Amino acid sequence: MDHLAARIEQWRRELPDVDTTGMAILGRLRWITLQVRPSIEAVFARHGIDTGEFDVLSTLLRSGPPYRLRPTELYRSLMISSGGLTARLDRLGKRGLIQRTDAGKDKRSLPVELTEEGRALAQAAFREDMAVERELLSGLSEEETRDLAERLERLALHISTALDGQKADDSERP
Amino acid sequence: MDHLAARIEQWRRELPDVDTTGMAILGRLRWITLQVRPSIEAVFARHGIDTGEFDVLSTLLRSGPPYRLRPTELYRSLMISSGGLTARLDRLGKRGLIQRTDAGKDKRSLPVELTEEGRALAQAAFREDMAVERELLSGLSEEETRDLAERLERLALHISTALDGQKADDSERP
DNA sequence: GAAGTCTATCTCGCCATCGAGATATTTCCA
DNA sequence: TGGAAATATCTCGATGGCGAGATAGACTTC
Repeated sequence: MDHLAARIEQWRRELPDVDTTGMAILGRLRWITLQVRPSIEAVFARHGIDTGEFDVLSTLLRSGPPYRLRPTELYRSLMISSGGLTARLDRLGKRGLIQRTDAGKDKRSLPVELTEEGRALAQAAFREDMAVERELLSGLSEEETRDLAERLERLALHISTALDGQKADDSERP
Repeated sequence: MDHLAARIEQWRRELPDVDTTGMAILGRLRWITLQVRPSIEAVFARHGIDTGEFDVLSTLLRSGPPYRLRPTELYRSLMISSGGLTARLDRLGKRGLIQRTDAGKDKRSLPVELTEEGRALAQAAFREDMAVERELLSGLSEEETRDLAERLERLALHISTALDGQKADDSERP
């Protein structure tokens, strides 16, 4: 019995009529995410950055050459506020991991680009992160892993659809 | 193809030799958790509290009568710092949702107890939260739901074990 | 039974993020 | 063309959480 099963049982005793399917699925996702976080943060800390900063670097890295994106693309992709992104960029700039390049015709925008040092750090940190996560998942068989990933993908798609529906509802509500 | 599948594909292009199983599983858990958060926060906001404050109330509520716990039990269960808990308790106390009761022989400890108003609010918010989460999961069949919950429980147990192993390793390193 | 150690909780300074507003630039039309 | 509206980004005040240190009380051992 895992942590959430115990919690669900407590709720069954306190409020027996409530359907706790949400905890059984989404609650477990939250809980596992929280549990795993410190191990992953430790990887980035060894490289002198935090998870949020790594997210910026890794988004730039996986965008491929020339490893350059506009701030708007970054904060939307990272699901943070524009103000939050500005602060992250300042920190990463001071450390020499990114640079701002005035590269476009649209002068409202000042794209962000990985420096060579930033690219190397992001690559190394990503490899270590993936190794740590792989290790946390050891114990699952190849088949279990594939199967779980597939089910989670379906769940992600369901959720996306459900949330799109909600947004549509909201915007119809004047 | 979900959001993470696209991301994994980007990584395959940029660093083809890295095993991205971690993203396929844990990355998806993180992503779904993030996506779903605003809908749930909205529930609590309607009751004038935030998610962190609800976590305190709900932990007290599901502990059952007399809905009383010591601060240490709370911050451990909530996985936050003791300082962070003190702040939450101050806020909840000012709103009259909890009260501190000097109830034990151990005078270092000042237990926290739900007020009647706090209990009612926590119950209502929990019911709404579960309804919202259930709605987000609509579209999954009964069988899919049961099956996914079961697989996630196994994953949670795996992760617990793996993390316990890590902690043991750390403490052996002098 | 008193010194030393452990435990429970709070205080306080620090930091990351949010989000509303400010600024600069571009686009859309009349 | 001359604004009006939209867009991209930054600034700045407020907030929540962290975590080291402080404090008070409880336990242990000789």
